Amino acid sequence: MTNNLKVERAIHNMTQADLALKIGVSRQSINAMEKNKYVPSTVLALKVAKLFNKPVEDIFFLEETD
Amino acid sequence: MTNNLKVERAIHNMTQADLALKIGVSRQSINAMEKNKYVPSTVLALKVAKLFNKPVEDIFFLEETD
DNA sequence: TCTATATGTAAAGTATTCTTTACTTTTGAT
DNA sequence: ATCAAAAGTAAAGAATACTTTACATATAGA
Repeated sequence: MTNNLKVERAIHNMTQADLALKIGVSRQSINAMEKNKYVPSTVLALKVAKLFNKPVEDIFFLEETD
Repeated sequence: MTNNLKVERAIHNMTQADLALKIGVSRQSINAMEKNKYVPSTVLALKVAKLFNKPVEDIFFLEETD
C-alpha cells in the first residue's frame, strides 16, 4: 500500500507533527506511514480521510503485492 | 469503529468463509471483524471496499470513541 | 429428525502497529 | 554561514491484528 500523505499535508500546509497531533498518533508514526514503513489501521485511515475531506481511496492505494 | 460487513455479505450472498478467501484472511478474522472484536488494517478495508464496489466510508464507520 | 453448512467463540502463538526516547540530517530563512 | 524547525531514523517495548486448531451452536433443507 502507498499513500498521498505528504501531498495532502502540503496542500493543507501541515507538518508531520501537526498531523500527528490532530489524528492522535506520534509524529514518528506519521513519518513511518509516509515512508510506507507500515500499514496503518482503518481507524487512522478514516481519521486522515476525514481531516483532509477526501475518501480513503484518494489517500491510500492498494498495490499489486497487497 | 463499526462496520457493515454482514449486510454487504448478504447483498452479495457470501458466507464469512467466501469473503475470507477472497480477501486473503482467515474466516475467524472476518467473524471477529464483523463482531467488532478488532480494527482491521487499511489494506483489508481497501480490499473489502473494492470487492463490494463501495468507498471504505460506506462500509467502515468511525465512532465517538475512536 | 438427521445432516450439512454457516456462524460463534476460545486460547495460544506470531506478526505487526504504534509509542517513547533520543539522536542525526535536511531545509529554509535571516 | 548560522540557527531553528522539520524530517528521517533507530531501537526497545507495549498493544493489538491476525493465524491456527478446535470445538460449540445455529439454521435450513431433505
